[in-house]
Amino acid sequence: MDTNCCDGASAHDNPQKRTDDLARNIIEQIADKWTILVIDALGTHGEMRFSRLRDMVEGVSQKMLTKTLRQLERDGLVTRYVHPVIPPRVDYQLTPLGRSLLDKICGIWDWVEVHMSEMEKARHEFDHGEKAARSSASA
Amino acid sequence: MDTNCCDGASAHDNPQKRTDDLARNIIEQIADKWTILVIDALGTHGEMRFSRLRDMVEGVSQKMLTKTLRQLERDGLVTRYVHPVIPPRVDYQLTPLGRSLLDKICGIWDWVEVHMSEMEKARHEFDHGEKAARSSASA
DNA sequence: CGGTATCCGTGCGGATACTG
DNA sequence: CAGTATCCGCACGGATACCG
Repeated sequence: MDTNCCDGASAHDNPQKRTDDLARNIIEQIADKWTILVIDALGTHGEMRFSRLRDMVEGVSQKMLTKTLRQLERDGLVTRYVHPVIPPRVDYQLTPLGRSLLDKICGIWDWVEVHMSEMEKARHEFDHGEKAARSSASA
Repeated sequence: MDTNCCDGASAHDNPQKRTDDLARNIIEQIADKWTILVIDALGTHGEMRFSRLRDMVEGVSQKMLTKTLRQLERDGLVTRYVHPVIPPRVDYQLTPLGRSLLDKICGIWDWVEVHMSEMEKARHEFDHGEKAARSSASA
Protein backbone atom coordinates (compact mmCIF):
# COMPACT_ATOMS: atom_id res chain seq x y z
CA MET A 1 0.00 0.00 0.00
CA ASP A 2 1.03 3.57 -0.36
CA THR A 3 2.00 5.65 2.60
CA ASN A 4 -0.95 7.87 3.18
CA CYS A 5 -3.13 10.36 1.44
CA CYS A 6 -1.08 13.48 1.67
CA ASP A 7 2.56 12.62 1.72
CA GLY A 8 4.33 15.66 0.51
CA ALA A 9 7.89 14.65 1.21
CA SER A 10 8.04 11.72 3.52
CA ALA A 11 8.00 8.25 1.99
CA HIS A 12 8.72 6.68 -1.36
CA ASP A 13 12.36 5.87 -0.67
CA ASN A 14 13.37 2.46 0.46
CA PRO A 15 15.40 3.37 3.52
CA GLN A 16 12.23 4.82 4.94
CA LYS A 17 10.28 1.66 4.40
CA ARG A 18 9.92 0.96 8.08
CA THR A 19 8.71 4.49 8.50
CA ASP A 20 5.48 3.41 6.86
CA ASP A 21 5.13 0.42 9.09
CA LEU A 22 5.68 2.48 12.18
CA ALA A 23 3.24 5.11 11.03
CA ARG A 24 0.64 2.52 10.27
CA ASN A 25 1.28 0.81 13.56
CA ILE A 26 0.75 4.06 15.39
CA ILE A 27 -2.37 4.83 13.45
CA GLU A 28 -3.79 1.47 14.29
CA GLN A 29 -3.09 2.13 17.93
CA ILE A 30 -4.78 5.46 17.88
CA ALA A 31 -7.65 4.19 15.82
CA ASP A 32 -8.93 2.38 18.84
CA LYS A 33 -12.22 2.93 20.52
CA TRP A 34 -10.98 3.11 24.08
CA THR A 35 -7.84 4.99 23.23
CA ILE A 36 -9.80 7.80 21.70
CA LEU A 37 -12.36 7.91 24.45
CA VAL A 38 -9.68 7.97 27.12
CA ILE A 39 -7.68 10.72 25.50
CA ASP A 40 -10.90 12.56 25.14
CA ALA A 41 -11.82 12.20 28.77
CA LEU A 42 -8.39 13.30 29.93
CA GLY A 43 -8.59 16.23 27.58
CA THR A 44 -11.91 17.33 28.97
CA HIS A 45 -11.23 16.94 32.65
CA GLY A 46 -7.49 17.20 32.90
CA GLU A 47 -5.62 15.11 35.42
CA MET A 48 -7.71 12.30 36.79
CA ARG A 49 -7.27 9.29 38.96
CA PHE A 50 -7.91 5.82 37.73
CA SER A 51 -11.33 5.24 39.21
CA ARG A 52 -12.63 8.59 38.08
CA LEU A 53 -11.44 7.87 34.61
CA ARG A 54 -13.15 4.54 34.69
CA ASP A 55 -16.55 6.00 35.15
CA MET A 56 -15.95 8.87 32.79
CA VAL A 57 -15.29 6.45 29.99
CA GLU A 58 -18.59 4.72 30.04
CA GLY A 59 -18.51 1.02 29.47
CA VAL A 60 -14.80 0.48 29.77
CA SER A 61 -13.67 -2.43 31.87
CA GLN A 62 -10.84 -1.92 34.28
CA LYS A 63 -8.77 -4.32 32.30
CA MET A 64 -9.16 -2.39 29.09
CA LEU A 65 -8.67 0.90 30.85
CA THR A 66 -5.42 -0.26 32.37
CA LYS A 67 -4.25 -1.65 29.10
CA THR A 68 -5.16 1.48 27.20
CA LEU A 69 -3.49 3.72 29.74
CA ARG A 70 -0.32 1.66 29.73
CA GLN A 71 -0.12 1.93 26.03
CA LEU A 72 -0.74 5.63 26.06
CA GLU A 73 1.94 5.96 28.67
CA ARG A 74 4.34 3.93 26.63
CA ASP A 75 3.68 6.11 23.62
CA GLY A 76 4.41 9.19 25.66
CA LEU A 77 0.87 10.48 25.39
CA VAL A 78 -0.03 10.38 29.06
CA THR A 79 1.88 10.46 32.29
CA ARG A 80 1.14 8.19 35.18
CA TYR A 81 1.86 9.35 38.66
CA VAL A 82 1.62 6.95 41.55
CA HIS A 83 1.12 8.77 44.81
CA PRO A 84 3.10 7.01 47.51
CA VAL A 85 0.11 6.71 49.77
CA ILE A 86 -2.12 3.97 50.92
CA PRO A 87 -4.58 3.16 49.65
CA PRO A 88 -2.94 3.79 46.29
CA ARG A 89 -3.83 6.77 44.24
CA VAL A 90 -2.76 7.04 40.65
CA ASP A 91 -3.20 10.11 38.53
CA TYR A 92 -3.14 10.30 34.79
CA GLN A 93 -2.84 13.27 32.54
CA LEU A 94 -2.06 14.08 28.96
CA THR A 95 1.45 15.06 28.03
CA PRO A 96 1.95 17.97 25.66
CA LEU A 97 2.27 15.36 22.95
CA GLY A 98 -0.99 13.83 24.02
CA ARG A 99 -2.66 17.18 23.98
CA SER A 100 -1.48 17.87 20.49
CA LEU A 101 -3.04 14.61 19.40
CA LEU A 102 -6.19 15.52 21.23
CA ASP A 103 -6.53 18.51 18.98
CA LYS A 104 -6.60 16.30 15.95
CA ILE A 105 -9.07 13.97 17.53
CA CYS A 106 -11.28 16.87 18.42
CA GLY A 107 -11.23 17.72 14.76
CA ILE A 108 -12.81 14.38 14.07
CA TRP A 109 -15.36 14.79 16.84
CA ASP A 110 -16.33 18.14 15.49
CA TRP A 111 -16.63 16.71 12.03
CA VAL A 112 -18.90 14.03 13.37
CA GLU A 113 -21.06 16.52 15.22
CA VAL A 114 -21.51 18.47 12.04
CA HIS A 115 -22.19 15.61 9.68
CA MET A 116 -23.94 13.26 12.01
CA SER A 117 -27.43 13.93 10.81
CA GLU A 118 -26.30 13.76 7.24
CA MET A 119 -24.87 10.35 7.85
CA GLU A 120 -27.88 9.22 9.77
CA LYS A 121 -30.03 10.16 6.83
CA ALA A 122 -27.71 8.37 4.42
CA ARG A 123 -27.93 5.27 6.53
CA HIS A 124 -31.66 5.43 6.63
CA GLU A 125 -31.94 5.71 2.89
CA PHE A 126 -29.47 2.96 2.34
CA ASP A 127 -31.32 0.67 4.67
CA HIS A 128 -34.42 0.42 2.56
CA GLY A 129 -34.25 2.65 -0.48
CA GLU A 130 -31.48 0.40 -1.70
CA LYS A 131 -33.49 -1.54 -4.25
CA ALA A 132 -34.60 1.37 -6.37
CA ALA A 133 -31.09 2.73 -6.28
CA ARG A 134 -29.48 3.17 -9.64
CA SER A 135 -31.88 1.49 -12.00
CA SER A 136 -35.07 3.43 -11.47
CA ALA A 137 -34.85 6.76 -9.78
CA SER A 138 -38.40 7.30 -8.57
CA ALA A 139 -38.55 10.71 -10.17
CA MET B 1 -19.54 9.59 29.91
CA ASP B 2 -19.46 13.10 28.67
CA THR B 3 -19.94 13.92 25.04
CA ASN B 4 -16.52 14.78 23.78
CA CYS B 5 -13.66 17.09 24.42
CA CYS B 6 -14.82 20.25 22.78
CA ASP B 7 -18.56 20.45 22.90
CA GLY B 8 -19.38 24.05 22.61
CA ALA B 9 -23.12 23.77 22.28
CA SER B 10 -24.16 20.26 21.50
CA ALA B 11 -24.91 17.94 24.37
CA HIS B 12 -25.91 18.22 28.02
CA ASP B 13 -29.63 18.28 27.38
CA ASN B 14 -31.66 15.17 27.63
CA PRO B 15 -33.48 15.32 24.31
CA GLN B 16 -30.10 15.12 22.67
CA LYS B 17 -29.06 12.09 24.60
CA ARG B 18 -29.14 9.85 21.57
CA THR B 19 -27.03 12.40 19.80
CA ASP B 20 -24.14 11.26 21.93
CA ASP B 21 -24.77 7.64 21.18
CA LEU B 22 -24.93 8.28 17.50
CA ALA B 23 -21.77 10.34 17.58
CA ARG B 24 -19.97 7.70 19.52
CA ASN B 25 -21.26 5.03 17.21
CA ILE B 26 -19.96 6.91 14.22
CA ILE B 27 -16.62 7.52 15.85
CA GLU B 28 -16.27 3.87 16.60
CA GLN B 29 -16.98 3.11 12.98
CA ILE B 30 -14.43 5.54 11.73
CA ALA B 31 -11.91 4.49 14.31
CA ASP B 32 -11.40 1.30 12.40
CA LYS B 33 -8.18 0.15 10.87
CA TRP B 34 -9.55 -0.83 7.47
CA THR B 35 -11.99 2.03 7.28
CA ILE B 36 -9.21 4.55 7.61
CA LEU B 37 -6.91 2.78 5.23
CA VAL B 38 -9.63 2.46 2.62
CA ILE B 39 -10.67 6.09 2.82
CA ASP B 40 -7.05 6.92 2.58
CA ALA B 41 -6.51 4.83 -0.53
CA LEU B 42 -9.57 6.26 -2.23
CA GLY B 43 -8.40 9.71 -1.33
CA THR B 44 -5.01 9.15 -2.84
CA HIS B 45 -6.00 7.46 -6.05
CA GLY B 46 -9.53 8.64 -6.63
CA GLU B 47 -12.07 6.31 -8.13
CA MET B 48 -10.94 2.71 -8.08
CA ARG B 49 -12.34 -0.66 -8.83
CA PHE B 50 -12.62 -3.32 -6.20
CA SER B 51 -9.63 -5.42 -7.12
CA ARG B 52 -7.37 -2.43 -7.40
CA LEU B 53 -8.48 -1.25 -4.02
CA ARG B 54 -7.79 -4.64 -2.61
CA ASP B 55 -4.15 -4.55 -3.42
CA MET B 56 -3.76 -0.92 -2.53
CA VAL B 57 -4.89 -1.64 1.00
CA GLU B 58 -2.20 -4.08 1.89
CA GLY B 59 -3.29 -7.02 3.93
CA VAL B 60 -7.02 -6.56 3.67
CA SER B 61 -9.05 -9.63 2.92
CA GLN B 62 -11.78 -9.39 0.36
CA LYS B 63 -14.31 -10.06 3.04
CA MET B 64 -13.17 -7.16 5.16
CA LEU B 65 -12.84 -4.91 2.16
CA THR B 66 -16.38 -5.65 1.08
CA LYS B 67 -17.68 -5.13 4.56
CA THR B 68 -15.80 -1.91 5.00
CA LEU B 69 -16.92 -0.55 1.66
CA ARG B 70 -20.53 -1.44 2.33
CA GLN B 71 -20.42 0.39 5.56
CA LEU B 72 -18.79 3.41 4.02
CA GLU B 73 -21.43 3.36 1.35
CA ARG B 74 -24.17 3.15 3.90
CA ASP B 75 -22.72 6.09 5.74
CA GLY B 76 -22.68 8.10 2.56
CA LEU B 77 -18.92 8.34 2.48
CA VAL B 78 -18.33 6.47 -0.74
CA THR B 79 -20.36 5.71 -3.81
CA ARG B 80 -20.48 2.33 -5.43
CA TYR B 81 -21.07 2.07 -9.11
CA VAL B 82 -21.70 -1.27 -10.71
CA HIS B 83 -20.94 -1.21 -14.40
CA PRO B 84 -23.52 -3.30 -16.22
CA VAL B 85 -20.87 -5.33 -17.98
CA ILE B 86 -19.59 -8.81 -17.78
CA PRO B 87 -17.36 -9.66 -16.12
CA PRO B 88 -18.54 -7.26 -13.44
CA ARG B 89 -16.73 -4.08 -12.76
CA VAL B 90 -17.41 -2.05 -9.65
CA ASP B 91 -15.99 1.36 -9.00
CA TYR B 92 -15.76 3.11 -5.70
CA GLN B 93 -15.05 6.69 -4.92
CA LEU B 94 -15.33 9.12 -2.07
CA THR B 95 -18.36 11.34 -1.86
CA PRO B 96 -17.86 14.98 -0.93
CA LEU B 97 -18.74 13.96 2.58
CA GLY B 98 -16.11 11.27 2.45
CA ARG B 99 -13.57 13.69 1.18
CA SER B 100 -14.27 16.09 4.00
CA LEU B 101 -13.64 13.30 6.43
CA LEU B 102 -10.47 12.44 4.60
CA ASP B 103 -9.15 15.86 5.41
CA LYS B 104 -9.52 15.21 9.10
CA ILE B 105 -7.91 11.83 8.78
CA CYS B 106 -5.03 13.35 6.90
CA GLY B 107 -4.63 15.62 9.86
CA ILE B 108 -3.99 12.58 11.98
CA TRP B 109 -1.60 11.07 9.46
CA ASP B 110 0.35 14.26 9.36
CA TRP B 111 0.44 14.38 13.09
CA VAL B 112 1.78 10.86 13.14
CA GLU B 113 4.43 11.63 10.56
CA VAL B 114 5.61 14.52 12.65
CA HIS B 115 5.60 12.84 16.02
CA MET B 116 6.46 9.33 15.01
CA SER B 117 10.08 9.44 16.04
CA GLU B 118 9.17 11.12 19.29
CA MET B 119 6.80 8.30 20.06
CA GLU B 120 9.26 5.68 18.98
CA LYS B 121 11.74 7.12 21.40
CA ALA B 122 9.17 7.23 24.16
CA ARG B 123 8.38 3.60 23.57
CA HIS B 124 11.99 2.66 23.65
CA GLU B 125 12.58 4.41 26.93
CA PHE B 126 9.46 2.94 28.41
CA ASP B 127 10.43 -0.54 27.37
CA HIS B 128 13.46 -0.74 29.63
CA GLY B 129 14.09 2.52 31.41
CA GLU B 130 10.86 1.79 33.25
CA LYS B 131 12.34 0.62 36.51
CA ALA B 132 14.39 3.69 37.24
CA ALA B 133 11.40 5.81 36.36
CA ARG B 134 10.26 8.07 39.13
CA SER B 135 12.28 6.95 42.08
CA SER B 136 15.84 7.31 40.88
CA ALA B 137 16.42 9.26 37.75
CA SER B 138 19.78 7.95 36.58
CA ALA B 139 21.17 11.46 36.19
C1' DC C 1 -14.51 -10.08 -11.33
C1' DG C 2 -17.09 -8.89 -7.44
C1' DG C 3 -19.66 -10.76 -3.94
C1' DT C 4 -21.94 -13.95 -0.56
C1' DA C 5 -21.94 -17.96 2.39
C1' DT C 6 -19.61 -21.07 5.37
C1' DC C 7 -16.34 -22.81 8.32
C1' DC C 8 -13.25 -22.07 11.89
C1' DG C 9 -9.21 -20.30 14.56
C1' DT C 10 -7.73 -16.78 17.74
C1' DG C 11 -7.36 -12.91 20.24
C1' DC C 12 -10.04 -9.18 22.12
C1' DG C 13 -12.16 -8.09 25.92
C1' DG C 14 -15.59 -8.90 29.95
C1' DA C 15 -16.13 -11.08 34.66
C1' DT C 16 -14.14 -12.76 38.62
C1' DA C 17 -10.76 -13.51 42.13
C1' DC C 18 -6.82 -12.14 44.41
C1' DT C 19 -2.62 -8.89 45.91
C1' DG C 20 -0.11 -4.78 47.69
C1' DC D 1 -7.91 1.82 45.25
C1' DA D 2 -5.12 0.29 41.49
C1' DG D 3 -3.57 -3.46 39.33
C1' DT D 4 -2.50 -8.35 37.88
C1' DA D 5 -3.87 -12.99 36.79
C1' DT D 6 -7.10 -16.29 35.15
C1' DC D 7 -10.77 -18.08 32.89
C1' DC D 8 -13.62 -18.07 28.99
C1' DG D 9 -17.12 -16.54 25.52
C1' DC D 10 -17.75 -14.63 21.43
C1' DA D 11 -17.32 -11.95 17.58
C1' DC D 12 -13.81 -10.37 14.42
C1' DG D 13 -11.68 -11.64 10.67
C1' DG D 14 -9.01 -15.03 7.51
C1' DA D 15 -9.48 -19.03 4.20
C1' DT D 16 -12.14 -21.53 1.21
C1' DA D 17 -15.86 -22.63 -1.81
C1' DC D 18 -19.27 -21.29 -4.72
C1' DC D 19 -22.62 -17.94 -7.52
C1' DG D 20 -24.01 -14.19 -11.09
